[in-house]
Amino acid sequence: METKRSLSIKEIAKLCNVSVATVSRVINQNGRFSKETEKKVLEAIEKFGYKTNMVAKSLRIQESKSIGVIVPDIKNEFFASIVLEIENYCFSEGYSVFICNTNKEEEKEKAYLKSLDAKGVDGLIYISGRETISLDALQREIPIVCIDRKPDIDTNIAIVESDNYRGGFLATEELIKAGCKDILIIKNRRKFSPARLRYKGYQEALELYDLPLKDELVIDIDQTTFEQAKETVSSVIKRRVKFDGVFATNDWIALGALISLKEHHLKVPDNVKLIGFDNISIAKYSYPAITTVHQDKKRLGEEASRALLRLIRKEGGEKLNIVLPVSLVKRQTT
Amino acid sequence: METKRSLSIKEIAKLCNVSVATVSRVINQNGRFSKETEKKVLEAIEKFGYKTNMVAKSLRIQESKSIGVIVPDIKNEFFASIVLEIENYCFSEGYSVFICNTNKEEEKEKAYLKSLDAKGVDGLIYISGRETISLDALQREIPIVCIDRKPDIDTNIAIVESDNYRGGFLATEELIKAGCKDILIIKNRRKFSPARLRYKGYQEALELYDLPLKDELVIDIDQTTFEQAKETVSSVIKRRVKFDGVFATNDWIALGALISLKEHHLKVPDNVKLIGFDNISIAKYSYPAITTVHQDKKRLGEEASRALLRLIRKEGGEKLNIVLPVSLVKRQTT
DNA sequence: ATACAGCAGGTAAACGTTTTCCCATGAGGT
DNA sequence: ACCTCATGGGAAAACGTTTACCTGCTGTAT
Repeated sequence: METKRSLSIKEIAKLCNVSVATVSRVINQNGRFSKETEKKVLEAIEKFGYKTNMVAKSLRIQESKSIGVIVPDIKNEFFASIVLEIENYCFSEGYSVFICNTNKEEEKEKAYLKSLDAKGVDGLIYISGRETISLDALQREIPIVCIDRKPDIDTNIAIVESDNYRGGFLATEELIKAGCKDILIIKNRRKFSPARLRYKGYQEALELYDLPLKDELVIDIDQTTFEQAKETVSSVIKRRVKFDGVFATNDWIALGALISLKEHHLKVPDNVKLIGFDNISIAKYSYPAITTVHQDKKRLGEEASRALLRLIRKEGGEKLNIVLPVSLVKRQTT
Repeated sequence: METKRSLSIKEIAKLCNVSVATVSRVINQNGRFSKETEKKVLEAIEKFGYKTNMVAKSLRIQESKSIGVIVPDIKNEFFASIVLEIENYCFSEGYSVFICNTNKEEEKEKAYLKSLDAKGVDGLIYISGRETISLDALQREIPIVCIDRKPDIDTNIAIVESDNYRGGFLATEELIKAGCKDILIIKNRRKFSPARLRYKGYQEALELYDLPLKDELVIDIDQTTFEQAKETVSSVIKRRVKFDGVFATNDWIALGALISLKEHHLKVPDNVKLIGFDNISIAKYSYPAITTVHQDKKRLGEEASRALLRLIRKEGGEKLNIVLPVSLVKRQTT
């Protein structure tokens, strides 16, 4: 592999018979220098090659032009879409992003917090993480913005999220309008999950349409995964709980429910109607295609990045809580 | 946000009445120091807090404990799965990973190469990138390992890939055994794409089973996306090309083909049989569920990471070309 | 008593920048 | 002819580590 090593400022300086200070000045185009020294330096750089050593620069200026994004599961298209947009936005602003996949494991998350801190990231985006964020792992005061879930600390951390309450309401209403009376809701057990607000929407929709809220119809699960959802729904069916609609609080849960229903020979949407949340491709291409609540993943990522960079640059004047609209996308399961 | 700033080595040293050298020595547990100084230093660290400043350390030891992974599209579950495993393995070995999503755009890729280089990454994993990798963007000699595609440079870059030839063969054979005579293959136009070997498998399977290779049945597309695939298949159908089987060289293409076939009222698998490649969830949950060739994404990521870390640590003794077995997973489309 | 080995730990350079502070030169004003 | 001042650019400190080299001490062998 043939690569010419790039010279350091010192070496460029020597070649030009100027001091390192001068070279640095023309590189960064600040401070004063004459047109001719500028030309001389620029030519040397052009000819011999120079590339900023960011780690030295970072050490000196105390910022690294990189951020970390902490995410529970990058394999989930919902998170991947958000991360993609974060990466994209940050790239355009000159920042690199460390990807930190936690599976919601507290230990891993803590370890990452420490390591990112040590590596001097300028900020952190925290997507749908644990309810308690172990900030004591941090030693520096780093800007943080959360997506999709506000951690349980009464601090002024910025958060951007979808209108989960409205989403929950819309979903439930859709099922009700499709004729459902007994609507199962499957949601995350955690207290600070976005599912909480979706559940609130569910409650209020029931109330508005004069349907009773039945305890046996609200199902909490620990991991909002396909497998758990499928299993859970199976056990509900086996327990002979009566229901004619399912509100799954994300699309993977919906898919798990769908498969389970199929396996128990319950027809969707004829016997049971089903709605998901997020609107990832799996919902569109499953069979039957799953009706769901659309979240604007692109904007989620974009707004979070924008907010973070403003925080980093101390530009201020930013809303600390951004909530984005959701919309219903009707497909075949309702 | 209440965070105690962590002290630097110098400050710890002052507190202990020892030199920075000594503190550094006990932190890194090398060099010589007495039990009691060790205790003193450790206690101070415990009490007042110290955390390595990695950027200073990196500058000094000339390694950053971070790598970059360059990937065309993180939203594609195939890539996400690989990245997940890379992240996981690297984390366990103390490395962080920069995520670089390129969309295969040459400019972005080059920019990333430069920036990663400047940030001092210790290595690079390059997933299914462009056929020419612009190494001239690099100034340092960085270990690189490629996944899924060997760039068009005759260098000793390590590569880990699936047995694409065999995959192509298996897929084609499956269609043939299911009774197909005219098998459309939809593949990436690029010369160095893994699709090339899959195509070779296709050719040899046809030959083995005495089927003619018809030019109008091999379709090249530029972007191996759902949309392009769908459009392409539609246009093929409209051109009245006769075919009774489709070998899509990845699952998204397969899905695009499937949807297009449905829209043209061609029944799968009755009128046309279909097979994909990769085995991502979309293939499993689409309707009908798509038969596909399984790639071991986890191992792809793991082997690549392992190889890279060995390269970084100059451990050598590693095979430069790792090829992993594939397997057929039969579902409803054949 | 002298020499020497071995150990603990200090000094300072180095990694590659940025930036503060300073100096020298020359131009313009009196 | 002298003072002032702007301008270009150099010297050096600083960011927080690691490490090569050196020093001083204690204990043992001669």
